[in-house]
Amino acid sequence: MHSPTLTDVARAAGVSYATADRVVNRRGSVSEKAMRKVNAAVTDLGYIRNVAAANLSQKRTYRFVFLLPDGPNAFFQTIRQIIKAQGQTRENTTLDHIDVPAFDEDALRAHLAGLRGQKIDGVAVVGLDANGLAPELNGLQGQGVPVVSLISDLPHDQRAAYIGIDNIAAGKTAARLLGLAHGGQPGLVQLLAGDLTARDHRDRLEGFQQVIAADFPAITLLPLIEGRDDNVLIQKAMTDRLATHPDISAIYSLGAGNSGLIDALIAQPQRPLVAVHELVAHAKTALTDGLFHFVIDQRPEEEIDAALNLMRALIDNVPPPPTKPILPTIYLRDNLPPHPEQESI
Amino acid sequence: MHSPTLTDVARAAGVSYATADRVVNRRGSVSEKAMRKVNAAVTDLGYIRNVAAANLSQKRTYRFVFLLPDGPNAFFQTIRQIIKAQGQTRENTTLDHIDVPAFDEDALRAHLAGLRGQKIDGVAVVGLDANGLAPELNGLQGQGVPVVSLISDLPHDQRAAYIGIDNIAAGKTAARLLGLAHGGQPGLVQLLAGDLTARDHRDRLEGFQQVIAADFPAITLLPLIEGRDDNVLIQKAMTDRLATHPDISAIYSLGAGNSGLIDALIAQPQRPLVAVHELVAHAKTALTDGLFHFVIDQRPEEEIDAALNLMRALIDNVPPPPTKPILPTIYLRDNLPPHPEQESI
DNA sequence: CAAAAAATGATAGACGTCTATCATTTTAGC
DNA sequence: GCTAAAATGATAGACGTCTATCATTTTTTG
Repeated sequence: MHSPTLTDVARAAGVSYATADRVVNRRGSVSEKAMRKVNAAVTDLGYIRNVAAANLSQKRTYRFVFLLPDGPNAFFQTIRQIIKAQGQTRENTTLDHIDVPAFDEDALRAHLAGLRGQKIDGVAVVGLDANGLAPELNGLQGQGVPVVSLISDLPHDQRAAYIGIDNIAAGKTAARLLGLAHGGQPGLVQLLAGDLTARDHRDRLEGFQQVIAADFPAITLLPLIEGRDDNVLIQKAMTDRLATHPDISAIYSLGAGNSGLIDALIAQPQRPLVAVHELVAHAKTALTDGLFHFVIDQRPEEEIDAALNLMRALIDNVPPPPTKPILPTIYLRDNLPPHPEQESI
Repeated sequence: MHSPTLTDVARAAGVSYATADRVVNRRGSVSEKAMRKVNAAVTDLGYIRNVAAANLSQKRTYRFVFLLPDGPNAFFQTIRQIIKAQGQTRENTTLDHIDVPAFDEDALRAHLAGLRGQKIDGVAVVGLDANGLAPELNGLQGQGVPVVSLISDLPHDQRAAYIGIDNIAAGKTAARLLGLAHGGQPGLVQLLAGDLTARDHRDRLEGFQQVIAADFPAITLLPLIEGRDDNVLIQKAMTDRLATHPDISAIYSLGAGNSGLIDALIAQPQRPLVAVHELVAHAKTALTDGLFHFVIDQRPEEEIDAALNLMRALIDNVPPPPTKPILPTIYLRDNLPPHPEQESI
């Protein structure tokens, strides 16, 4: 009735504890035959390593490193806070984060190289859609350090897993929300991106355009504004655009820098429908105030949590937890999370 | 640098390990003075019990019991599956569930009474808005067995916590989604409830009405249909209503029994906007097929997970995990979770 | 077949906690 | 101050795993 221990496995395989241990922990000096017997016993009895006991014996601590884009981006500030909080909560776990110049492949490569040889158990990196990182990524993983991509993916074969939302689905979701909110009437929609070299932005754009084209033919899209996630740039561009097109019925901002968008909107008499990404402080306020109507969020807490659980499973060599997919979540002013202060009782 | 052990605490307090143990585990036979010294050392060093080690030494297993409404309700079938899956995943944990006649206070009381004296570490119960359960609930908690309410709340003072969504917020969310989707045009909206004696249904109704009244005055609400979550009843009532009011622009079904709603809709030429609750199989299909437009879900996986984490924290006498609030989540056809089969890589 | 190499066995100690037992010291009661 | 009761100390063994060491057996090699 109790789960089998390694001693049970050894007994069932007809070998000593030491040999069983050598097999499951790959310490070498075992014959093929012993290996087979032990492995058979393992699957037979359904042995699973008691990680708690193992960590206890080793005083095991985990160290995970996050590589995040630097800069004032509110979303990544949130990410940093979450990482800090998780680091204090999780047992035997230290979490570090390194700020890397945003969208800079060379800088990222240098930082990855700097991690080589360090005592690290896992790396989570906000990916870039570039191939020049392969040597460093594969080098780390060759040393047994799992690398997962977070929020924005790396090439598939260069990371153990991607933790983040499906950005095509996110774009489609935004399109359908705004489309439905036109109530079948025609409309003029302005799209606002950060940088189309970023994979997530491209994906969102693509999803949005697909759904509008397929299901909302009465809606016209104005030429895209690329705002580089820069508040000042965005405010200026949007103010101009709203002046030349006072009949804009909706805006979809698929990147960051939405403070600039708020500033542009607040100065205008029109109140188009607005959908943006990431429920950071100013987005929450704008939602409450009626400036924004939809916020699509990727639940960063869950992403960090999933990334950590996954990296632990990978180095513990344990079946990874059943992955609840990370889905874009829609916030209206009515289903906002309460302030963290007011704990639910 | 390493977290202090009970031995450290004992040394700091100037007492033996045995005494420190007697204090932290409340075994009695300790003087006031010793108690103070030990407790001071505990807070001083920031001692936190190593639960893993403790469980290891005791071969501790946890047994949690869920009391769920019986019947064919697809949502609770899902809940049952999740509980089963979690029971297989979690270490040292057995999860049982007991089916209790739905909305039956006496039956629930009897089952709660039956749990007294059993070797149980925690109870999660789908609450009823009734006061007659107080003796049993308090009895269990008096024995040190935490009771949490799940999905539908119990009176506040009779449970340790409520794990579930804010149903008023859920109703408001539905209202705003449907309201916005009218694009400022007038509309005729049909509400469909299960049983207004159920707290969650009442709350959703209230939230919905509030938002419509406040922000969408052009929308008229038809008289509520109470369908008792019964597919046949619902199909009939809705078919009738659609016949007499072919100009219904939207439907909000705030309870269960949506297969009946689907059957009614499918036979009609009109395609009103439809918002329902809980992303069960048939709702997912209807969303994909365009019969439903919005599904508001409470993420049952997270609820079960949160309930289990909380109950563990309560009996381990450990600070409970930071509660991410459980929020109503909106699904469109575009942000549906992938099938569980196709694991994310 | 002897010597070297490889494989295996046996076992002790550590990790932090819990349980239990027994000896010793301190306090309270009279 | 003596006895009984209460409080404290000391310590061993268990939980399951890891690490390490050393002895012994088996296999390989020439």
